Amino acid sequence: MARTARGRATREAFREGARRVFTRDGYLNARLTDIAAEANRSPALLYQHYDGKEALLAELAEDFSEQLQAKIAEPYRSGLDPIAALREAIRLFWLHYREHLAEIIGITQAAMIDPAFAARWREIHRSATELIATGIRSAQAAGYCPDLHPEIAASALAAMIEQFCLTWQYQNDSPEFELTDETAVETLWQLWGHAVYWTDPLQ
Amino acid sequence: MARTARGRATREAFREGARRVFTRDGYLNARLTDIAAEANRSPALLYQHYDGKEALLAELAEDFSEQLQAKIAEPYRSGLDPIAALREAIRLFWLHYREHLAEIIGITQAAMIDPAFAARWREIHRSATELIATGIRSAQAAGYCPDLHPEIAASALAAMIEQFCLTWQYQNDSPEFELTDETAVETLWQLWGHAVYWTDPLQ
Amino acid sequence: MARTARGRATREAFREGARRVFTRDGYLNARLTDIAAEANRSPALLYQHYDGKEALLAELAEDFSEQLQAKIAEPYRSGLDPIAALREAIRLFWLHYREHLAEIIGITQAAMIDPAFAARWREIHRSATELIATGIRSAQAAGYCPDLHPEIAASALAAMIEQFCLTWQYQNDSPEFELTDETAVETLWQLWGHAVYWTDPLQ
Amino acid sequence: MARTARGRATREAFREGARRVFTRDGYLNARLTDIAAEANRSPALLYQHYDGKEALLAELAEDFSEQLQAKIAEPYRSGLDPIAALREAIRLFWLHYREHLAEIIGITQAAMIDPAFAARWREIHRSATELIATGIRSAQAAGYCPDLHPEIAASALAAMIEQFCLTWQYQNDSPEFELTDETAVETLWQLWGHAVYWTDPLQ
DNA sequence: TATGAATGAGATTTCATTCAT
DNA sequence: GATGAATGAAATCTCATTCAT
Repeated sequence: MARTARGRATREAFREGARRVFTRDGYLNARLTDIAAEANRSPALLYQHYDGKEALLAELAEDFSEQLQAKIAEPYRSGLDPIAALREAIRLFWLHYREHLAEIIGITQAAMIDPAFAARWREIHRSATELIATGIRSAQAAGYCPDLHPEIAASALAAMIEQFCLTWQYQNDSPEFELTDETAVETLWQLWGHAVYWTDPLQ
Repeated sequence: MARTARGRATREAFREGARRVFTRDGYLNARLTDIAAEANRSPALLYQHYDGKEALLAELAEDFSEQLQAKIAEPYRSGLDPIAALREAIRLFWLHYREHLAEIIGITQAAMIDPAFAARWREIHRSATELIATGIRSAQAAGYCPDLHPEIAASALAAMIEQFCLTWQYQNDSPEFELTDETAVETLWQLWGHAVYWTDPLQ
Repeated sequence: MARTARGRATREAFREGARRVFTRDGYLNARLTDIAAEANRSPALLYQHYDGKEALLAELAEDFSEQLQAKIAEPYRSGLDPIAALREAIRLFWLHYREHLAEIIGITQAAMIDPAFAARWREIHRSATELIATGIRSAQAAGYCPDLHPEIAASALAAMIEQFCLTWQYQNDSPEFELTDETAVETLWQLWGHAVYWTDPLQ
Repeated sequence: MARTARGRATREAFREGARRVFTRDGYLNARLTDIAAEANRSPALLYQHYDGKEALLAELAEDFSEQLQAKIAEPYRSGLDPIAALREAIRLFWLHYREHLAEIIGITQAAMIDPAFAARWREIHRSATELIATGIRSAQAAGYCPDLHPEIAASALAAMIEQFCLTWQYQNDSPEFELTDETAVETLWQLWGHAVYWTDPLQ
């Protein structure tokens, strides 16, 4: 499959078709035939490249999370101080989400009805959360946020950033004010940074 | 329908059946006949009480959010200081979510495929977020978290608590450590509290 | 059944309810529950008086055709000359149809889906047609319309009057001109009279 | 769909299947699966060609009335005198009805339950009636049938011929005498002709 | 590689009809 | 005599998926 140039073009057409349809209608409302139509190919052909809608999404999802992980890790490797690196990571996350809404919608929705997909996704999620937990542990080593459970706090922060990005970037049809990239990133950064970099627990 | 005791019992049986099925299979995977079977009633009878699966969920959802709003508002009215009230509100939220997983799952999933439902839900959501924004404005009046945009920050905090509760309470089938109520609430509270009650912005 | 005054009132309520619903929605679109609702009675009760929607219609239909036959026969018995009697019969037919639209709609529609009902109706119809055929035979005895097959011609004239009345009295929602009783009867009479009272066949 | 020979054959199979089922069971009693079975195809496939039973009938009905109009108009264009043309038109009408019983049954029955279909049908009907009215006006110009309202008389004559054809050609399961084409046409012609070509009104 | 045609498996929904009180 | 509650049986319709070319 996809040995020839034409084959590769078709494969790419299906990926792009799927991304357009997922963004427009959501993954669950997307019919295989819609995707094929959007790709200007026949539904039957899709089965010669993928096992179905779900397999196509799985491929998109893998690429998506690989790229995301790579992007997020970068700032921490480049010698920035932790707080500056956090801001940059948040910025990259926000931008990556906007560019890959289709994948996020697909992943979120597929996980809701398909336990196997949900399991795979949780696994990916866990490793992403682990990154955040590591950051918290570093902060704790420097005396910040004592007693915070790193994994649990990490999952809360992950929940915040993911859901915030989704809320503001998807089907946010009646926004009374326009949310700029700058404000979004700044807000998340201030919340996250202060949520972690403190020394005296609330009583 | 539901003018006699028997009718009311049936209505309640459908509600409970739906809640069980939603929790077990999810809303989208739930078939009307599953709900009826779970309620020990015939599918046809369900239509004499509700317009369908969606209408049944809508009723559950309205009750759910009404009750939640009432619970959350309580601590702030009872004279606690804001930080203590916040902790109590988080605790009530966490517990309400656990008791009403079915509704949350249903709402989340229905909003994914049904724009009308999503719209209604966003509206409820907005009013909940407004409560949080009010809390942030009070904090700002006391000199905390200057420059934070109240509505936007509120939506991030709402995202955090909702998604965190959902993650840990639904289909969290392989938890390497048990998360106690105490730890969950404490973690959310410390994060949220410090995210808001600070005076010097990160630079 | 219907021994008491209350029982008789209920029976009458069902008849009137059915007539209203048949006129409004047609017999085929009428649900038993609509009829019951219109009669302010429960559907279950209808079964204690009739075997169902069809049996109720059958009763209405019998009354309807009995009355019609009686009315139509009258002018011929009262010593009018045949042509004047024809006019009067047409007039009575036209008026009876208007007063009993419900029955006509019901009969027409029921005959379309129920062979047993259709058979019964054809029988009634045949005896009505026989009346017309008798009129034609009398005309032939007086030298008119030689060679016309009485039964066949009668069925054509019956078709004309019935269908004409139905067309103009039922769901005739966009009439560019108002059709008065006078014009309707006059038109049918002139057509029918000349169709029968002639001596030279067309060549 | 229907871009290949196979597709076109299937489409035709559905049309023929529908016509057989409509004639046998009537339109209202016809289930979609009956039509599919009669066409040796699956019900699902029917939906790839038509929106449903109703749409299939609509297509048949359009073809039916187009062809009928063309046939009826022909005699009047070919230079026959009006009375001879009338006879030929009646003959063609009678034969067309026999060949297309399925369509007539379908149209009649669909119009009974579906207001939209009924409206469309009334429109076609009106234009057919208009043809007859034109004939009446010509006759009046030649001094015949003064004072007859052309449209109203036309609708009566249309009612006669349609209902007569339907009565004798559909479900006429117990005819004591066989009705030949010749007799049917002759009877209608004599009635219609004399109904119009007279000079002295009945008094 | 590509496609038009075809199908099977279900889920929803509607109603007449019966049951229990 | 009367009713609210309950059900069974069917028909429609939608899709993912496969077949034949």
